[in-house]
Amino acid sequence: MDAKIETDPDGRRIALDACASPCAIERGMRVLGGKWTGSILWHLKDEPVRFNDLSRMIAGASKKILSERLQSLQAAGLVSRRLRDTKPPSVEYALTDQGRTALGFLEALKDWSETHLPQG
Amino acid sequence: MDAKIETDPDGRRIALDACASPCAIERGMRVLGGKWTGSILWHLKDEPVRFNDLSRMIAGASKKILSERLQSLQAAGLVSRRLRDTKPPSVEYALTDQGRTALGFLEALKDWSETHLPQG
DNA sequence: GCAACCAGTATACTTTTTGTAACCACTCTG
DNA sequence: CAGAGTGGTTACAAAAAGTATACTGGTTGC
Repeated sequence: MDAKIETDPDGRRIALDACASPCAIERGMRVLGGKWTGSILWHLKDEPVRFNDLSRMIAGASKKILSERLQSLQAAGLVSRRLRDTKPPSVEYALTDQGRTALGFLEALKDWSETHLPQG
Repeated sequence: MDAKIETDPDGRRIALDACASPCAIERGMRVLGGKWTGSILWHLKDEPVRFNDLSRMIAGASKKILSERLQSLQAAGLVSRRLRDTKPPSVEYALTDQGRTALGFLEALKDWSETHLPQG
């Protein structure tokens, strides 16, 4: 993580602790940084939401994307899926406790965007 | 941002405040969420770093990506570029005050990844 | 019967992003 | 002179992400 550049005995510059494999920030980005991923988690923050409702809320994302993202979020343990025995069977997606831990980070991102990015 | 689903007089479900255009979280992700973007900012947090040193630190990213990211980060006002009159002319990249404001968010991401993501 | 809604999946296609490799012009060192 | 360092750019290939459309199979309502 804290890579440093030093000069070796031959005068060549080399990197210590280089980030060859993705470090924490990269790994986090690959879980939370996909297009729409943050929005999905954010829309689940208050209560469980059904698939098509989510699709309506995040109008810019297609069902395919939504489906893909929800699957990888489930795989990461951030979101849970529950089939409900309603008249037309419905599916509810909700944040797990794990998923809830990411909200702080999302809030930080949201605040930052709103204060430091144009066109809020 | 806080989209809600309601049922209209005809029994159809509609979304209020839908996220058609990218909301704050999406917009933030598009600035900070690119592959390697977070790592670049993170490696600049302590002191200015030269282009090739950065390339050595973030061994997984090619010069092309580095160059692209640094340009868009400059365009966003998060990073500054300074040509130094050294024996072999060198270029230093540094965080601007603007860029420094993103560090809190990156730290949140880093902490989250380290505690909630396997293979730290 | 016809249509709409549910939660997706399938297919096909286009666009964007990412990565690889070589190269530029220049300076310094051995 | 050859090789390595400086900070990139260019051309190209590969992979990921996205879009659009249609379809399943069951239920409900007109």
